[in-house]
Amino acid sequence: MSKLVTVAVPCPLRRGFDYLWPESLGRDAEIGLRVSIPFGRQQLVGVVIALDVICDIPSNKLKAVLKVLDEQPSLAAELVQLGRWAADYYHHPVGDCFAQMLPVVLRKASPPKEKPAQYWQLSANWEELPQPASRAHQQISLLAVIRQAGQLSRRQIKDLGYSNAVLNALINGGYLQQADTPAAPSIDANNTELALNAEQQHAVSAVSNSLGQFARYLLDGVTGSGKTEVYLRSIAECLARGEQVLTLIPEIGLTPQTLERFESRFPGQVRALHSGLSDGERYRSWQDISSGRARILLGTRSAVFTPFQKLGLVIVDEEHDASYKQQEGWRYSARDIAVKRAADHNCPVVLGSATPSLDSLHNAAQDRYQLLELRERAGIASKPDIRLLDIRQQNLDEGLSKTLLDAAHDTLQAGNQVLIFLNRRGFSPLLQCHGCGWVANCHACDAKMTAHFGRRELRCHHCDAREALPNICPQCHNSQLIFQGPGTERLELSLKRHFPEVDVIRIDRDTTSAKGSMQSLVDGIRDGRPSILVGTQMLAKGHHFPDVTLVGIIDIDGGLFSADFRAPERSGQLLVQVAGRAGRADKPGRVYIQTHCPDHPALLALVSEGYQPFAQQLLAERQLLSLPPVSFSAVIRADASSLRCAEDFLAAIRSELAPSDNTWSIVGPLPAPMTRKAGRFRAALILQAERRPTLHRQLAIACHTGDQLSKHKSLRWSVDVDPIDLF
DNA sequence: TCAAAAAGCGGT
DNA sequence: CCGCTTTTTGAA
Ligand SMILES: [Zn+2]
Ligand SMILES: [Zn+2]
Repeated sequence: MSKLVTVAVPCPLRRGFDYLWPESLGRDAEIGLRVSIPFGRQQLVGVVIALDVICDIPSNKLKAVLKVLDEQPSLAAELVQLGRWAADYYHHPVGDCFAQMLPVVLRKASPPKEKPAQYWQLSANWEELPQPASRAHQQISLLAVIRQAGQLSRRQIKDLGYSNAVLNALINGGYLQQADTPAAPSIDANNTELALNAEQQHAVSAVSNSLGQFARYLLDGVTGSGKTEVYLRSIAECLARGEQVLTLIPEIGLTPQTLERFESRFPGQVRALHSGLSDGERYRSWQDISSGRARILLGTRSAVFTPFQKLGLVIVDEEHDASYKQQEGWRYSARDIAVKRAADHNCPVVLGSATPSLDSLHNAAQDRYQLLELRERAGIASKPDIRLLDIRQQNLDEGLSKTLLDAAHDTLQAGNQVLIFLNRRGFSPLLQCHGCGWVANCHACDAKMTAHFGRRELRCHHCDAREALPNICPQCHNSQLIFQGPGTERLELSLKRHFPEVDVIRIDRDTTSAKGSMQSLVDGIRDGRPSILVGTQMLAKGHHFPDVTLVGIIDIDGGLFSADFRAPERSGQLLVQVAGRAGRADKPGRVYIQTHCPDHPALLALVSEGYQPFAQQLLAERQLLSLPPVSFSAVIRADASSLRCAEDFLAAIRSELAPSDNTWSIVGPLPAPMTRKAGRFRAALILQAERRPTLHRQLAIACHTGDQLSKHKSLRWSVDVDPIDLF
């Protein structure tokens, strides 16, 4: 009689399915193998997640595995365990989780053909050839990179930001030849090492000394304190033990420069996984890491599921970053899963940030994480001078106060650059008729349309609605339409008027949507000419602008008064990050924050004492109110074509759950603050428990009832464990 | 998620 | 009662 296996089938059902494993497959079943299976009337690819199972389904109803798709299991048993745990923890269908853990090409039955990457190295006679034309900067710089690395694959070269055309030019010019054997990885961590200060040294030795055992570190380092150097040194130590490294980076931070910094330190050993790669390229990186061919993975959220031969160190950079949390479907936190993986592999994990999340600070306070602090800025840089500008009853020029404009003027005169931060793109967030008070609202959302002047459009930032900018009021035909409030586009125009002689460069989603446009804007800024940068949070993340000595923050007040208790934490982090753009070793920076509430205690703490005390104050508040991270929470969201429909569904779930008591609370159904979004009405149930098992048990009941409820036509719902937003 | 089966529905 | 669309159901 053939054996039974449980298969994770890619469908939205919260359970695995049992299949017969016939002798005719010609091999034994193994955990983690991909298999082709009949399911309903279709044929799907699943993953074996349990062997020798006993099930009570009559054997005549069981179907058999059709085909084994792997030679070796695609997912090691350790990862299968992790997937099952995470499906459970986040209350998401197990089959869907396993589909997401695999690279896209492995989700189909296609035979995984492994064609070896082509590596290129300098040709034997490259030195005798004439140099490439001196204006061919890209070619010259690529030559230098390859010379240093020894050999690189097409993929790696592309990752470093060189186009195929540049590589081809070098090949055609005879500078390069194909390398037949992949380079013996050289562990050469000494080439461009920077000197470490005492704090960095301490951090590196703490991490190095715990290699080979599970240990959790929170590396709290202010901007410019040299966190990356700590990572690189720790990585070198880990490689020296013959082990591999998983490094997670927020999507926005995984730039060619970052890759280049790792690649130049560890030539030939780095692979990247990010959204800019094609499915095939991602698969190649995945394979190189899982086979042990490469040792260091630099990746974004989903890279946390990559299999390793011998994982020896996990690093999560900018651990507070929201992009680590998947915001739809399987709402996992890559940061939390990374910690779990480190535990599974018995290796240290380092969470790094200049503005650690309250979760992590709380963990550190509870001695679950060991705190490593980098207080000194590397070099002799002084802390920037941060000042609050009280703009109550001030005359603002398109949102800019006179003090800020004067400071900008002085900064530009001195030959430096100015950064103006406003987390709101477009020209103005509100278009109103002066005659009758009409306001341009979105027809599909409970939101105002944002005016985009350059495109002469009204756009909704919550759905894809857009329409032509009207010339007259559609209600009273008055032509006096007024733009209320500034956006980045308006600031750009206004600053161009004030400073016609300098470049004003705007960086937001509207100016950087084209591929590569971000890079060219950033390069333009880096050449150091006096200029003004205007932008949204895109400016705050990832890129550093060494010549900026004045940062102006236009409107941060919104974050202080949000319905979401996490808003101040996020605003504070953003503010500190933006402020961190100002100044460097030899040029002290200034940060001016325009505000209507200069007496706000949290804002004052942040400005006068810094992020740590600010965060401690927020944490104390959370403690007082028993909010996360002190307690644990989950949100069940529903949206439907009518509010009633969503609310009724949630109410039905609530009626099955335990009533609130002193260890557990349930609130809702509450309509979302912006109830209607993209034509759908949204509501939520908010669950909170003192202990995780309570929350988990209630969620299991909730999911069960949710699945059972004959769901009304258009209703959609989801469960979010450890949410980062209430709605 | 997907596709077959069942249930509605207007038109004769 | 046909032919069409919409809704429900079940999957090992
Ligand atoms: Zn009007
Ligand atoms: Zn809208």
